Amino acid sequence: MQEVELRKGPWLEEEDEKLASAVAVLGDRRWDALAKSSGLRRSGKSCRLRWMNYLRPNLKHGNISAEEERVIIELHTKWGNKWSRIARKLPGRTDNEIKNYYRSHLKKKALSLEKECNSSTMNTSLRSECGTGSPCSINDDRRFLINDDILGPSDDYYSSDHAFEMLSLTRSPYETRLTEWMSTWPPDELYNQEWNYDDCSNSVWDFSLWDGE
DNA sequence: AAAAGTATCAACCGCCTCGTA
DNA sequence: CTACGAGGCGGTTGATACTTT
Repeated sequence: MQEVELRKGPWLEEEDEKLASAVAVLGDRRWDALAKSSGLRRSGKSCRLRWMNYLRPNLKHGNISAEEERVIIELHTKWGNKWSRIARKLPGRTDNEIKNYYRSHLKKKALSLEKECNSSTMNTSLRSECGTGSPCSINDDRRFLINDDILGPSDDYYSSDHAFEMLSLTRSPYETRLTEWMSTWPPDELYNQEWNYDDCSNSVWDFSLWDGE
């Protein structure tokens, strides 16, 4: 049997359509079988990635909001580079998107915060809020992440307004709604609830929040 | 206006885990 | 129990867009 050479690189619109049709019929499992039977000259892995990161329903394309950014920061502080785990807490966002966003936006922000934290001109009270009063020690990906003294106890979303201010973030109307909505949750529920797009109708996530702007 | 530098993000790679035969 | 394949995950790459010089 001659192997069909698999395509790589950016997906064409036509391929997206084929993939979406195949998933509609076969479901989003058994990617290798789906890739073959759909006629796509793509690997199952490639199909899965395209579907998960771009085509599947309820994905929220576009800018990460300040509130989402805040959640990313907090969860990264708590869990490190567990992007898929973090993504499950952000409706409509993918692990890849969060990973990219963190690397391109937040890491930089963190480094500048560290620099500020370690600078000799930094006022004493701010430094004391950073931690023990001594310069930040940042050794790995988790380093930047601002310890719990800034962000508040890691299990408590609602005590993080201070960190939000320190990072110079602002809230959009959506973010305000989301914050208000999240504030109605008991803290445990926030961390225990995971977004599952298969189960949107039963999910605690309220997708109507996204549509208000 | 053009070249160089930087940022962004889609997609790939390779490893790991888990289910199944 | 073991081997194997599929899926999931995090790290990395490379093309393109954007910004700076």
